[in-house]
Amino acid sequence: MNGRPPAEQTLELSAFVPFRLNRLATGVSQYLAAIYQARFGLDIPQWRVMATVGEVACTAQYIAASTRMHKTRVSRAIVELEARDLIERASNERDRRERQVRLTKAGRRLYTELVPLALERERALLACLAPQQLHGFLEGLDVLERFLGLDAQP
Amino acid sequence: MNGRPPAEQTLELSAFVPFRLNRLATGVSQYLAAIYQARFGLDIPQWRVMATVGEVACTAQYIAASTRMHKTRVSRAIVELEARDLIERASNERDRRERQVRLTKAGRRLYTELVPLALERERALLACLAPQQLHGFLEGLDVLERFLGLDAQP
DNA sequence: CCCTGAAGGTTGCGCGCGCAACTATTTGTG
DNA sequence: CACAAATAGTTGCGCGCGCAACCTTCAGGG
Repeated sequence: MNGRPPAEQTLELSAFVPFRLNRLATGVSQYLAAIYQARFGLDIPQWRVMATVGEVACTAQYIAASTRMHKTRVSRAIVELEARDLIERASNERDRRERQVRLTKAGRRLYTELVPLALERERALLACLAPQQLHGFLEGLDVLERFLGLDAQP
Repeated sequence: MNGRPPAEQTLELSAFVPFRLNRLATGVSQYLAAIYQARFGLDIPQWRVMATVGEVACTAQYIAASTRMHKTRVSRAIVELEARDLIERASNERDRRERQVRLTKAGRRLYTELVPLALERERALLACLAPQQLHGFLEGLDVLERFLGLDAQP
């Protein structure tokens, strides 16, 4: 034993992976915002609902599980999109609690215009990675998602 | 040319990297929350301020730039931490607009207790990746951060 | 020197979010 | 069949966030 105080561990935030992931996610969101926000007047919840419903008509419940958004956030996004006539809801006579959400004609038009832009924007972002780097990054992403149970399908 | 309608591109959200990053960042935050939130009563802004000030005494401006948080978010976190006697502020006589923020004795104790737990939690998370996978993932993270200009130092 | 503009920080305000509570409907069970 | 529990979805509420405006102090020209 000696008189020195115990060496104190320090945490450099800019090297702390959880912080870096938060910062990256925010940065990427801003990188994309110009497309769905400025150009189409959608916020993130609305855009996620559009993207989900564009694949297949489904219930609000399914959207919430699939996007991992809180059901109230989904509910409000749906109300707003319906007011803009981008989506519509059909009652299910078999279970009158739920309603099928699907794109309207105008919603389909917006979706068809928006999706290629979003995919192109994603491509432009990932183009900063060499093919080998991209592969490694996505592999890590896969494993982390599985570890945290984020990949579980609804 | 033929009579078929143009094949419509669809966007599966669960394969869209920007969405996956947001979801992962949220998941990791929750994974860490138990430590700084439940156990030490800190929210994310407070925890980031503590982590920054624990490395070196600095101004609110520096904290904001370093953590990429809005200055009002930093300001409010500082007020709360000061009320809990975890940090203190010393006026700078050379420039009386700014104040140096540093840990109090109690703040230093909390920091010394918290940091090893946070680092251990990070280690536990990243342990789901094989060494080669971890390396690849971090390399991709580096490149993306540089591409988006998130690495710029204040 | 003043006076204009900039910089460090704080505060008023509106908005979006999640929690909890609620309605309406369906399912399960004795 | 009735009643309890579960499920789909909506809404009231409080809180945290960012924007813009503000206060204070400093720097730099005329």
